Amino acid sequence: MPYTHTHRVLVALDCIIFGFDGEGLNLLLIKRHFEPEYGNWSLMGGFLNEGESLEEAAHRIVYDLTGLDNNYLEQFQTFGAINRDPVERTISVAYYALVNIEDQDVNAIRLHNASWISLHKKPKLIFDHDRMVQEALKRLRTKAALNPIGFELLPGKFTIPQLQKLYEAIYDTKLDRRNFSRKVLSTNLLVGTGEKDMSSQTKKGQLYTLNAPEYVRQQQGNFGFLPELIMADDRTMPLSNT
Amino acid sequence: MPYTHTHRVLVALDCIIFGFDGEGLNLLLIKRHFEPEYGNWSLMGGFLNEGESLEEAAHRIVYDLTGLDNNYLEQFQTFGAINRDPVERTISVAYYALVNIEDQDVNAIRLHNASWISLHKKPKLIFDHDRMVQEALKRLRTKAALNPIGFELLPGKFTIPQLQKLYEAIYDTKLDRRNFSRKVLSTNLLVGTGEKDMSSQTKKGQLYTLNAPEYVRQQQGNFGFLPELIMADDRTMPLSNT
DNA sequence: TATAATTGTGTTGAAATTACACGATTCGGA
DNA sequence: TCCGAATCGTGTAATTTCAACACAATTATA
Repeated sequence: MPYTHTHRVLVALDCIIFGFDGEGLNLLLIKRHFEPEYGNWSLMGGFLNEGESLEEAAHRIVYDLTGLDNNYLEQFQTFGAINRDPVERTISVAYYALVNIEDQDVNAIRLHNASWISLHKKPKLIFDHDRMVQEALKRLRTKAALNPIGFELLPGKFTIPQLQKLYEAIYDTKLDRRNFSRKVLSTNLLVGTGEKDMSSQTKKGQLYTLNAPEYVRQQQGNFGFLPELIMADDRTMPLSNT
Repeated sequence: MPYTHTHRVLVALDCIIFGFDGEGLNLLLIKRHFEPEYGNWSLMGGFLNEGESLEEAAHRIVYDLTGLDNNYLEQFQTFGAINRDPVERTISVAYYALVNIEDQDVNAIRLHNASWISLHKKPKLIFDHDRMVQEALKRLRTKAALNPIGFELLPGKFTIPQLQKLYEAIYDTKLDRRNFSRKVLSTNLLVGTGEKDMSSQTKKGQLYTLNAPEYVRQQQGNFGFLPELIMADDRTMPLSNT
């Protein structure tokens, strides 16, 4: 026997998908070829189905778009303003995902009319999606300062300068090369492969991989190879609008 | 014209209400005198109504129980496992609230069959409420380490030792009295009133109030008058079960 | 008036952070 | 083939922060 309360609403899921192209943070956005808001930009989203948990639905949505099913995915906020969706009362549970751009399924992305767009050049998005991006970035910044999740955005093998560029992109700041390197190595999270980065134009840096057991261990705990200021909540967002 | 998608579900809100009694953290829990789970302990909750945002609904629920409407309230996670509510598919948006125990409406609490229960003596709760409490505490710990929200649990005037006891309760740890005092005062958040704490049995400490403008400013920013270890995510929870 | 408990402030050594310096590697053009 | 520009890797010293501890002052109680 169901509850007598009658107000049942649609539950949507929207995913902020972050990627890193070696220079800056990118978002995977959709140019909608369906209603409502045909032709406008939005996040990838969908509705919760029967017999599906929120986690499962979010995974499904990211998988549909990227072909990836083993990436970092974290629920961060639920948006429930009354008229956030003008079509019908809908609450949206928002997740952010960190994906390695190299692993994506290019066909799936083309099929959905999606593109990677630099965070700095983000167009205006539909509904409250701009706000969602802003909140996702805030959460990513806090999370990445406390946990070593940045690696989720990089290929399996990477150099320390690449890692530094990533953190500089996340926090929109500059870090000292030498101090960063020392801090990262002191965490024991990296294992040198001996190989060199052949894609580099000048001096080829050493490629590292994650020390997997240590990585799993530190996922739960503390982190912080960033300077103090990084944690501040009120720094400027590198968003073109909102 | 509504969406053609048909799966509409009940949206519940559950509130983890924290209070501080001078010694430890307490939860405001309900001994249910209604179905389902008659006679068992649960969090205060309710359903989302038509024409009501999530924020508004959470405020309503806290207000109904405590008579307070100006307390700290933060959404922290949405729970959506398929069978989390055996009666009917329901997703629950969870909020945690920080209230000053002294300001509560005792009649409202009695009416709802609610009591303050020490976190250390928490009984088994219904559904996934134990997990909600655990996650709320985790979030409170992270949040309180980065932002000066602890004051929300104290009366308008308080002594530094009282504040210290509060932080020791939140993190289930001991802090050095002298270092704590110095750190707190260095934040510029406190203003001495000159008055003494007349409730103390021994030496009467000075009463402080919040430096309101500075408080608002730092709400957004960084904080941290706690030692490093505090930030760790994997410390033991002072919960009797789960 | 002495004692116990607690509050307020100071000091010091250790550790972490920051700001730089320098040599090594690689590519490309003279 | 050699030189310069760019980048990578490691080192060091000054500064700042943190943690541990000492001691004097206040108040209730015996």
